[in-house]
Amino acid sequence: MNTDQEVAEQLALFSDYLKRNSLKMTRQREVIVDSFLRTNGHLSIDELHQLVKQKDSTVGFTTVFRTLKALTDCGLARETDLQDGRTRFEHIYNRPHHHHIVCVACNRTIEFLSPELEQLQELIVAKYQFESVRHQLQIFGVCPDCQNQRPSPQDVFDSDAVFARDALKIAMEAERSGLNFYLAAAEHISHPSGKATFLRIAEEEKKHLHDLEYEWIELLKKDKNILKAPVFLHFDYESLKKIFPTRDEIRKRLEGDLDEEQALRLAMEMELESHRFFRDYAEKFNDTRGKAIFLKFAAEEEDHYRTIQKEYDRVMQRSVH
Amino acid sequence: MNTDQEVAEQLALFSDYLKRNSLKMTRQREVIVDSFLRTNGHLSIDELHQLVKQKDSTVGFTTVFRTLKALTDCGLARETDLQDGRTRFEHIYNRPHHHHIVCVACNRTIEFLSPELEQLQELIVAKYQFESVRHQLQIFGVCPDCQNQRPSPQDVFDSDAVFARDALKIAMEAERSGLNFYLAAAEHISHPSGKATFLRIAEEEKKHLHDLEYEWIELLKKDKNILKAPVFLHFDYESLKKIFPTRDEIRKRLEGDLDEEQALRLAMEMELESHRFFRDYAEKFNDTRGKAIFLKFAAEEEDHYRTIQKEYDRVMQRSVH
DNA sequence: ATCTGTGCAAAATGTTTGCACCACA
DNA sequence: TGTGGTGCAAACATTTTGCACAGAT
Repeated sequence: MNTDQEVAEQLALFSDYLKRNSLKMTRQREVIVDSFLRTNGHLSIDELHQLVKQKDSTVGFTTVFRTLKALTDCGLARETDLQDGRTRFEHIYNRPHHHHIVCVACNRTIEFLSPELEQLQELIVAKYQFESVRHQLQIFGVCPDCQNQRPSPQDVFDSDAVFARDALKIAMEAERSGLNFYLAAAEHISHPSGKATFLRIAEEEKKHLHDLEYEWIELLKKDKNILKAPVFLHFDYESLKKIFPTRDEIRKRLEGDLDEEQALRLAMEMELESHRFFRDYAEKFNDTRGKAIFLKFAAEEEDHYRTIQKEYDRVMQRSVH
Repeated sequence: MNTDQEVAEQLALFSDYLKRNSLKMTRQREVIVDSFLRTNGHLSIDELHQLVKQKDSTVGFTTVFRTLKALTDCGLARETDLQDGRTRFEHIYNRPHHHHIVCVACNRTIEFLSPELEQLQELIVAKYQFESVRHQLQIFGVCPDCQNQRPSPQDVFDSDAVFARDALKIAMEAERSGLNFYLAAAEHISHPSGKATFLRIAEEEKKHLHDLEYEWIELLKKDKNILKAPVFLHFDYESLKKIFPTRDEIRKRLEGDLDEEQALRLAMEMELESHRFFRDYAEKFNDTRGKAIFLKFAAEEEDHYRTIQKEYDRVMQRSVH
């Protein structure tokens, strides 16, 4: 659900759009846009009209139709095809691109995003030298509830909030992997100054993890049900293992009791790779809370990189003298 | 394009369907079905009606509509949504499942299949425990010709024939990799009996390759334009490298001048993996010429396996005595 | 002879437009 | 005060159905 603030923001954008095209803000448009922005899901013209009529019974179908076209035109809505014979509209402002899984029995709809799938799809289009404009994937099936003949209430979730939830989860997992690395590395290094450096960075990682956990709590406070929402962002957690060495790998790589210099170099490499990964990952998303989380995380990793680099330079200086 | 034989086959299926449901074959249905089966592409009701009227001007729109429903019902056609405001129908009998890339400028449509993408999609559905019924991916973009402002004639290809073309290409490539292996392996083995065995299998691979090349020529004879059709089946040629060792790998693995026993074991392993790969690969496809090609290829690999196994057993017997 | 098929016309559905009056800037 | 907005009704586009007559088995 959009917060009041988000509604206001989008309403302002709509006003701008009207002004730019010398159109007018009217009582009807206001109530229509407000109703649209405050309702999640995939509304048809008629459904939105019904909603609007509850607030102002004089508003006509045509006006709702024309307002939805305007909203689509100014980038606040998107037409979507769920194969039920009518055009449906969904929010797109600061909401992640996604696809749909639709239950053919109860019409429950699940939204999801899979960067892997997007990438594969982009590769295919590139092979044909098409300039991709848009694409949509719809999967029709029977949901678990309908398979078991026990229909359950169909919650509708805000995909941006769910995206943020999934992004936080991923960032926390990455943070934990990093923390794990520094603690293990500190243990395996006998050189006292090196050990201290790694423990200090581990402390920082811990702080970042706490920050993320705070955000997590805040997210849950805003919407207690968000944990019930199905996964939105399909992330390959295995890819974290490629960036952050596992405990076993750390043990192996530090077996020879690396000196401080080597350990720092390893850490730098890791932070840089992690920074790049999450920055590139974020690149692909619309402006969403999820994207912001990844970018912030990437920035922190870059920060770590600099910290370690400074330490590395210091160590190198020392060894020269 | 369907051949006369394929049209007859599908017409027979339609007749069966009619009988099963105590419906009648009529002059109109015959001409409608015939027109549909002999036209490629994505026809709307109206387009097919126009086509039919050329042969029999008395046939009405409603009959075309109802006949298309019947064709869909008996599995010879599929409704498809290309977002142009009308339902379009395409052939599905013995045609591979596929998705569409549509040019928003000239409406040119490219059909493609990517097993990787299908697999990814299946994984996602499985996570939500949905029972998948069907899915469709549409990519809208601007085709290369429209990007360059020079619209060119839009050939419509038979996706089954193009699938067969791509399948043959893949099978030939795999065959070449196998041949390559046996020749290289024979070179690296000094034991005369082992060398002979490998050369003999290489000869067999060559023969299979010739068979495939013959099929290739036949395919081209049937439709000389087929090479102009865009890629339909997106195959990851890299995966062949995982099955068949590259020249470098062969060199490395045979560096120590393997004895006959070890080389035979390596070959058996390879043939078995290749057999499994292509059998599983074929599993995923509808009954199409492409599927048949992969299955035949897989069967040949299994044959090789047995041949080599026999040789292996012989060698082992010999060494026991 | 019977029962389904056909074509027409009409209905249904969902979207879009023309137009006379209304009201925002 | 005038330009754009609104609601109604009507037009449109496409799909679907009712029905009386035609035709297949």
